[in-house]
Amino acid sequence: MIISITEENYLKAIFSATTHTTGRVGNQLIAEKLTINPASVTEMLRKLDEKKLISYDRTNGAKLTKEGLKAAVKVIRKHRLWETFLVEHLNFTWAEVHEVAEQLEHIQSDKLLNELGNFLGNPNFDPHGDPIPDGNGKIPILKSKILAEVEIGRKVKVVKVADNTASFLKYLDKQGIALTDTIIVKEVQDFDKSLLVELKGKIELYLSAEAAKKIMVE
Amino acid sequence: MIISITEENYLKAIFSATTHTTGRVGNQLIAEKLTINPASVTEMLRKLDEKKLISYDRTNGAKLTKEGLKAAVKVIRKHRLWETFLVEHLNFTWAEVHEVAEQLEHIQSDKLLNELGNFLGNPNFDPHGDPIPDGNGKIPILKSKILAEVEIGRKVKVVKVADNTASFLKYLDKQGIALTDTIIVKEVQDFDKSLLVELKGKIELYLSAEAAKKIMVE
DNA sequence: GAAAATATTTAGGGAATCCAAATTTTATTT
DNA sequence: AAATAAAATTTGGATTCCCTAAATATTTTC
Repeated sequence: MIISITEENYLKAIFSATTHTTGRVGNQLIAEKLTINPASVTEMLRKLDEKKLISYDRTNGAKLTKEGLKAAVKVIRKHRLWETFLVEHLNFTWAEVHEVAEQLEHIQSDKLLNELGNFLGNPNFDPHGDPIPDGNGKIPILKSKILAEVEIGRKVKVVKVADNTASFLKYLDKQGIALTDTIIVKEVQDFDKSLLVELKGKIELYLSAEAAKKIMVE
Repeated sequence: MIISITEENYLKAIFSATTHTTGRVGNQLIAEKLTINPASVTEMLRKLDEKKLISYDRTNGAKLTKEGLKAAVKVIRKHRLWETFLVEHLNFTWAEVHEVAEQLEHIQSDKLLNELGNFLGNPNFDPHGDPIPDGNGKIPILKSKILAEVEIGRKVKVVKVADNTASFLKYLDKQGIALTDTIIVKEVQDFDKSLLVELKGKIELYLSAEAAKKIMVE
């Protein structure tokens, strides 16, 4: 079956909207994720339903079918493999990869996908710590929690960022925080919940509560 | 300026049509290259003219402007770099790369283009022996002639194929002919102009006149 | 230079997406 | 349950390409 780029983007949006909140998504949320007008969503959802990529029900919203899930996961695999490629081999920073990967994820070639995976050693996580589905659609699980919930004195490792926007990632770069770095929470400020942390066993720095919610550790 | 994928394909078609025959191309030929209806071409040529990517004149046809040429050459650079990448790093054969490169050539990212070039060592020729324009749009020149015109007894080297279709390339694979192989023409059959050649100093084989016109040597 | 052949343009449509505004449906409050 | 708020849908356009068929131009041939 042919799935257009636009359709792939809808599937991705539905996937990411339903991945945490088990259940269904409404038009509104999909429109937001794709930054398009809710009016445009109805037509497409109906079409995806006809193609059996989602099941759609006006009252409860949309949900991926088995086949739709498979297609969505494949696009995500492509996206994350390309991000890995860009960072590991083409000197991109983690703040630069998203835009380009959004384009590369739509290239259609099973051989390309396969070979790219092999070339990279079929990694399990991308440069942001997001899990990369394998060729069968199985998604590695990373048990992690947000830095904001770590007890004082506990030594943890940064394994993922929960916000892939360039502005947040550049902020982390500026603070010198990267995946695999170790962090120990030294203090929590009562009034604003900001943290004083020790980074990589040497530097001490303050992180806002917002930042601490977007840094995932293990 | 934003140039759509369709527009890029038109520019490429015009480039390849005018590259040998200095001058202008008509709608007919462009339509053929893009396998679309000639009637569809008019509108687009007018649009490209408005965007100053071509100069268009109903009687004489289309010709790339300086800016249009630059855009076309950039797409070709991307196409050929990707082909090189696929063959050198992802185990693609020269018969398999074209289709995928047709997609990859439209990815928009100057950094990607640059870094890909560096990653590959900024090669001058792609897996088919076609010249890869450099970052400034300069196209390496390869002096070569068709095998059919080589004198008997002369030792030459295969440097390019003049037909990138999978069927021809697979035929060459079957015959064991690849770029950089040495060839000596032993005999020319009078009645059909087919050649008896010595390949890589060992094998002797017959090549049809058609094949000999599509193998470029130096 | 007129007829024939070839190339281009026009006219009328269609498919895929998108939007804004109006309307309808559903959910929430009182 | 009626009123209000929120969400989804419909309507009427727009855009970008592409198509077919018919009308025009242009070029070639006799």
